[in-house]
Amino acid sequence: MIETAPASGFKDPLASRLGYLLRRASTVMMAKLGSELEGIGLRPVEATILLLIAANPGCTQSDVGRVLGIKRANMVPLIASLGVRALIEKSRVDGRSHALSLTPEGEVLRKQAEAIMDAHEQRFSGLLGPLSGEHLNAALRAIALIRDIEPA
Amino acid sequence: MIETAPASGFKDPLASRLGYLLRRASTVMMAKLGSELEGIGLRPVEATILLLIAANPGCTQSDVGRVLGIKRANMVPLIASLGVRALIEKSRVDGRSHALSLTPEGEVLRKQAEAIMDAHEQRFSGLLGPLSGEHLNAALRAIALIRDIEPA
DNA sequence: TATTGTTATACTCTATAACTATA
DNA sequence: TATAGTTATAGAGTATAACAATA
Repeated sequence: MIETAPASGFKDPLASRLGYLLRRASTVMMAKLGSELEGIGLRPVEATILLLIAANPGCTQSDVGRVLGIKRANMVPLIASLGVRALIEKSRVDGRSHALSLTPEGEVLRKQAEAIMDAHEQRFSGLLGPLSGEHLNAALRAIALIRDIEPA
Repeated sequence: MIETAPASGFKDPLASRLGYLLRRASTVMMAKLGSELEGIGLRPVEATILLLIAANPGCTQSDVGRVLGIKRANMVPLIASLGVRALIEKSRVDGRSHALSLTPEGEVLRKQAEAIMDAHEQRFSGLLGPLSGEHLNAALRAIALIRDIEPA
């Protein structure tokens, strides 16, 4: 992502900013997870969808989108692709909505994805030492759950 | 970003994952910063470039790109736009590179951007309480600085 | 040979608007 | 009137390849 190291002595006034560090750290972890999931032919978003459907069998694609922060319109090609690959099944429950569930093949891939994601988490958590774990999770959750914060 | 709250009782097996929380938290902070910087006509990436040039007068656009993780090719329209708005100046030092610096107008806007970013940081740090500050920064920096981590 | 700046281009992610069919 | 799914489309952000000028 970065072509070469910056010239030494270069000042980075962003290096101490929470928002900037969150963005950079998230990019590093996502890029690494993406390359690890390539081996089983899934992108991170597809793996998270499989995990979510497994945890909530019978949910709709709108449910999934709401939890992951993905718009209904953008869920369509994601669900279609997982369906074409026979990893998920849709069954009509309503004239307008489908109940989603994993196929046996989807369950196999979900297990593999979960193992890769567990190892991925553990590797990064290990690098953080005592700072990781519930303290860090709680701090990030506090930010991630913010819907609105009063203006400056 | 999220249309409505997810159905209560919905399980989110991602909610405890560090990588997922980093991504969501970063999105929330970036979206908020973006809306706050709109008032002075800057995007977050443009504000960070102004801060970086101010801290390193005479640097090149390739230097800026290396520090921020932006490819040379993608720096071109960013620098061009800041130049057209007379916020930065280029002076040839080399047949092939330009030394960048802020114009007086650019310095005015940089000060405004920095004030907005300071308030933004403070507001989010305040929500995190004792978890924020150097401990959290160090943890995130440890992740953000990873270039390569041994494969699983 | 390597680097700076540049153009052109493509791919992903995200966003809105509008439509249908259902409830 | 509101919701689920869909289509089309537009805008960011990011990626590569290739080139000219220069070191």
